[in-house]
Amino acid sequence: MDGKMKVDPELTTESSWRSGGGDEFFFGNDKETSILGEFGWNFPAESNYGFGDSDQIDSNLGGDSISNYAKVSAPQITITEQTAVEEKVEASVSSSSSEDLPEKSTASGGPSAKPPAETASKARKKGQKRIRLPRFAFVTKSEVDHLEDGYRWRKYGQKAVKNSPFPRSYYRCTNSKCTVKKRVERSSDDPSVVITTYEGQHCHLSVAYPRGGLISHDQAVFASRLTHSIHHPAGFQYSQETSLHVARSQHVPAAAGEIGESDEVKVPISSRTQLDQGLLGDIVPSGMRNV
DNA sequence: CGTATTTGACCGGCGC
DNA sequence: GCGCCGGTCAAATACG
Repeated sequence: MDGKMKVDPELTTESSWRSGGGDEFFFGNDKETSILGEFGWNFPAESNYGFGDSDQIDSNLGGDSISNYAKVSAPQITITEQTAVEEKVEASVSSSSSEDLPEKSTASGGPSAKPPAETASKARKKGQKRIRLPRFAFVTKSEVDHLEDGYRWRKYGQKAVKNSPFPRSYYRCTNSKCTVKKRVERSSDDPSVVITTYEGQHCHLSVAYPRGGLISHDQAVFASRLTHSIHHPAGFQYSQETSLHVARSQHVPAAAGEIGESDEVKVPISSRTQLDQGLLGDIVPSGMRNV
């Protein structure tokens, strides 16, 4: 669709970011970075991360492995986490039926046969409000909208975003049992910046591209690491030179009773320097290194 | 032919 | 109470 925006050589994701409507702030000390840990996000000390530091990432893809992965024009990724008060996710599966309950689909009354539509769709809202799962937003400088992350996604919707010329796409993990969803949109401020928001946690190992071999071994390993050792909500990929900061609009303890809507953590990967400084090292679980 | 994407309508929450 | 807007559904369509 709108895949060809001009790539701005230098964007300040940090300053342009605006979502969840919060003020954000970046920080790099242990305390703050630990936030990521709270949600299972951790990053290896090596900038090469799962791919680069891997044994033979390029052995089969050549130096292009990364570019194939995602044409990240610049090493900059931001992770935004948005937690919400899950009102009794008495089953992020059943309650959030809208996520992927096959049965409801038929009853929810399609646009064509719009019956009372009071069935499934209604039941959902009736019982409990929309359930918000933890969300993580990656702000990535990329030419492509859809970044490979080791999982298979099926697009289920697209909407025009207010105040933005770029549409937002909605994807759902193709795994029938997985309720993870993600939104992909471009920053209205910086067309070259792609904002990918993951919601939920994969209940399966990534990789598994059914039709086989679309992702490299390293990607698989990487994704596996994430899913495995840290229970992160979704996979994602890095460019070879990445580092990160951690920021969040208002990571207030639940006690504040205010985090309800959006408590988010942003982790802009801006320069390798920070990596070298050990910023990441602090939040990298040992398990990360050996999967 | 099976699967993925497109696209307009529908639904619900929220602000005014 | 109303309108706006984000999010989702599902039929139609495209694609391999």
